[in-house]
Amino acid sequence: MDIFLKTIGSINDETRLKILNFINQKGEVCVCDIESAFKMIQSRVSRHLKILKEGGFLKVERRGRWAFYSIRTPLDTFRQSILEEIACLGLEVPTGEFECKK
Amino acid sequence: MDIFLKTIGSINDETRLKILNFINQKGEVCVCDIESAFKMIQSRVSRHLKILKEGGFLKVERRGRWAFYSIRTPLDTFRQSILEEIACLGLEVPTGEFECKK
DNA sequence: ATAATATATCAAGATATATTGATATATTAT
DNA sequence: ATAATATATCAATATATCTTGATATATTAT
Repeated sequence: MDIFLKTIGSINDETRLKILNFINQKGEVCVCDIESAFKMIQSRVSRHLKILKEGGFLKVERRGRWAFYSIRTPLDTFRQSILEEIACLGLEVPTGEFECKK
Repeated sequence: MDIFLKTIGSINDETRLKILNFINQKGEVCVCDIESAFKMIQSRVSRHLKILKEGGFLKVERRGRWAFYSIRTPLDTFRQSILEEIACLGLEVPTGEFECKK
């Protein structure tokens, strides 16, 4: 039950829905991409990514200075169905070049 | 997005998970069944049922003095997958006779 | 009509969660 | 080693949610 509530709690937030959907659409993004895409301060982005990771949706891979976040694979069918549902919500997916130097 | 968050928010609570699973297993229960099964005061039960109903999981049918709650049918695949996931959590499902007079 | 039972809603306080700015750590380039 | 960049964590405040007791409404039995 605790794991279930952690999973559900991680997506019970508008900001995290946008971030999760962004990563799901883009494939792989670093924290600074999200910072500039959504114009959020770093500590806020970092905090939400941590919660989504603990919710079982994300994996992180560090390369050089950057931490690249992407959808965890393999993903169980329950979380997959959640991602699909989120993908249908019509959330904004910022595009274009971002400001970070990678 | 608002509907999605309402759905998610409705199951982001331990008490509601237990109640929802109870209804899912029992088929149809009245408010007083839940009161006695979980030893909760009526206002608390009523409030949680309202939230679960607004989350799209429940329907209610009034017959005489009682309001009978059951899983909404037909239920979309997303909410179905959530119910299945909850059913696998091993939550307590109180059994036996309850105190109300129906 | 009155009493008893079932359910819903409101308001207040308690608890949990989100946001922010400041600070800490870690890696890379020079 | 130093500077620059990326990320994580902490503490304080703001905001949202849960619980409870009191009250309101609705139905049934007498």
